[in-house]
Amino acid sequence: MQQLRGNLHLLKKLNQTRILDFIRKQGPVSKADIAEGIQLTFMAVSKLINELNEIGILRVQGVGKSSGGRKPILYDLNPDALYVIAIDLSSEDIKLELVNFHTELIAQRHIPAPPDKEPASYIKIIAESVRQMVADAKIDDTKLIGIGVSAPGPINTHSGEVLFPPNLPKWEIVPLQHLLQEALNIPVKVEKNANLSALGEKWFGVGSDVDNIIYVLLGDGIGGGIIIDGVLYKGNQFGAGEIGHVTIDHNGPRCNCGNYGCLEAMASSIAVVKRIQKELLLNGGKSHSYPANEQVNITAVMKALSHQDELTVRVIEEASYLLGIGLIGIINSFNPQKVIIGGNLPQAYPKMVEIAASVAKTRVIPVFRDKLNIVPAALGERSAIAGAAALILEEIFTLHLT
Amino acid sequence: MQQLRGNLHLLKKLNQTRILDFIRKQGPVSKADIAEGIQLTFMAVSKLINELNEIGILRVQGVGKSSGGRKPILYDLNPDALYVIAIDLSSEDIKLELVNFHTELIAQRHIPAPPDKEPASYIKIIAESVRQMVADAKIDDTKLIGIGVSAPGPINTHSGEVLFPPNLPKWEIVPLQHLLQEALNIPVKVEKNANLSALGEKWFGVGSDVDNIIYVLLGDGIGGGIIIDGVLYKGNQFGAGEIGHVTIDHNGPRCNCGNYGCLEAMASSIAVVKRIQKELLLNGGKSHSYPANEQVNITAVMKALSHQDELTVRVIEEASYLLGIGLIGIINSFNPQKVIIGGNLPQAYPKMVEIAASVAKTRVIPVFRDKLNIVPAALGERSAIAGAAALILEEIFTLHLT
DNA sequence: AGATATAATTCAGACTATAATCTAATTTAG
DNA sequence: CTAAATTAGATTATAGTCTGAATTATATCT
Repeated sequence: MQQLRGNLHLLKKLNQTRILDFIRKQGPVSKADIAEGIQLTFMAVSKLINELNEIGILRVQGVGKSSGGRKPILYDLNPDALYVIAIDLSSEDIKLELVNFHTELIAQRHIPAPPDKEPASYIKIIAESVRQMVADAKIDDTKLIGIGVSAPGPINTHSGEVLFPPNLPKWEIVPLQHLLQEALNIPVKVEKNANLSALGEKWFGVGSDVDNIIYVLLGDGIGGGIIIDGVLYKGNQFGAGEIGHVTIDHNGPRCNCGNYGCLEAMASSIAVVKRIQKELLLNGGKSHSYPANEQVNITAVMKALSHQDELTVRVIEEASYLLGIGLIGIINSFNPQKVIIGGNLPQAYPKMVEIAASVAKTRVIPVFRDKLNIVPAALGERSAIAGAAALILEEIFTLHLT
Repeated sequence: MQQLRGNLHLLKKLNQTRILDFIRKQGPVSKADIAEGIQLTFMAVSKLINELNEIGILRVQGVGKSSGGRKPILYDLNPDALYVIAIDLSSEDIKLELVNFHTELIAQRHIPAPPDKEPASYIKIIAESVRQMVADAKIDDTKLIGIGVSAPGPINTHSGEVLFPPNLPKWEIVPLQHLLQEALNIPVKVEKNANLSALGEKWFGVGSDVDNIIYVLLGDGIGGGIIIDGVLYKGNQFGAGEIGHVTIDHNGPRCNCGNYGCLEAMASSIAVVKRIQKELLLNGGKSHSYPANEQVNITAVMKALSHQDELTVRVIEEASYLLGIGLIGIINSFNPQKVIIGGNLPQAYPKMVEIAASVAKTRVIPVFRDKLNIVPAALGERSAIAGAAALILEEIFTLHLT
């Protein structure tokens, strides 16, 4: 392949991606619509469309209504033109999805994580499952353009290495991209789950109408993904988005990261669990929702929450308040169009987002108040895997000049 | 003029700007150097260079050393090709600079702000001074390509309006860009001072070697400018960078913004002054450095600081600590390559940056620690006006595809 | 002095977007 | 029902940009 230069190839590629992205967003459209929509001459569009149609990337999707002239021929992405595999792996399980060019789900698998949690075992299981899934779906495997992988961070996106993920102690430096690429012979891209959740919501969820997004992933820890001008912002060492580690009380409790009073140490689901444990101890361990002989963990908390256990609700609402406090600084610094909040806790208890939003709304810089938009994630647990698919599809629909 | 489209003009413009930017950064270079440097064919470069040379944008700057072949002809930006005016206006004064294409200072003026502080008076004074300055410098005024203006925020960069700046109560909605453009008939761009300080340090100061920068302006308030991938990030409502309003103590003192425990309420120079006032009262107002009959203001504090007054030093060092705390969250969220700290207080007391840096360094996520880079601003009070010049020069040296 | 290396020029060619003109199909006015 | 107007699309010629090979110019190295 040639190197990326400021040449005619680039120009063509630019216009191609602009056309494809326009079609993706607008559905079946005519050449004239496209020319109008992306400000290119009709002829340039016509030529490119004909080419894309001949290759099979596009297909004719009937004719549209005339508004006083020849009926327009409508073009659409050919769903069978390309396929993408998305993978979401965690310490507990592995999720796989096969997605077509229309971003429709063709097949999916859920597999428990290998008991030994060794990287090699993960790779083996993934490779097998992918091969099976592709075979079962009877896909022409030359049409598989890539695999997007969501993994627990930190990740060096450039080298495709996962670096000492806290939840997978046996993983040290794992060249995940390289290993999967070798095993399956398909291009692989790896990105951390919080970032891909953000990307997923941008492509398929509540972020589709905006370009500057902060995604907050409130799980065991609190992570985040930042999208600026429609593009993931990764930061200097691929570490951007660690919004769990903003200080909201510099005299607060110690956090795993070494700092004191981090948002994560006070409002993550682990912090909530700890808090409940502590209060139970103070109360002498008496509670209907938390039998003395059972462990207090996130599952138990979720269960108690479903019964609206008073203690649980109170602790979570306190966490919601603190989340709101943490968001203030982030909103004032970034001035995003939308803040999207996902993760197990807010999903189980939607009021969490409401509370955080109302706290943030009363305390954020007045000018930002009116247009402040704090919303729950739309895709739930699928955000990350949807983002993994988007990570690959992005290559076709957007051109990054760098 | 034609509309901007993904066409050949765009391609040419792209390569032109890449070439000019390369020359700006690398100094006198040969065509071969450029071709190598920006990954374009020698021929494409040769043609563009010849063109730019003929128009007078470039000039031949002698010949270089041969490394075993024909001596290269070295090209350089022609300093006399273009001129830019930069303006920095505040409630106290107006600074003007005339800068050539080499970003060398040709002329400058300092004028006190008009006593009535009315927008119209500002415009009148500025217009007159600019005309004078240009006339005195004997510049061909067709070569003046634009005026960059640094003003107190908030500013709608798009419309060029300054919106209710706190320090200029008589200014409500002032269409500064429009007014100056009318008065002087030269393209004008307006941007808030913190953002331009960031841009100034990126172009001419300590930020020149990096692309992801947080600039902290610690003055009466605490503002900031964010540069991502070399480009100013403005946020949704042009409000990004209000890093003075991150919460570092959610039970802290009330801030002007309505929130509690903002960094600005605890570490800005106003906060420092207030704190000193308070402590003096508690001590019965006795102090060598703060005579009872004089007002305690920032000037007095600076003076006391120069005598290393104990109370003053202590309060400022506390503020430095809090600044460090505030930076933690920002660094963990953005993972910038460099944090640049400017403003009157850190400039007067460089140890402030050291203290903040060391606090942040011990508390930031361990992975970020090694490459953490917190440095004082290099341009001092000139950051903003330098940025104002860069704001205009940017149009020539970078191409924004949007 | 001759071989080799580097820089720049010349000229022909490939590719992309544009512009003007034409064909086809359909609606709308009368 | 017919003709004019409208819209979509095709054809052809053209201009502009980058590319590539061959050539010229100039230095260094042996």
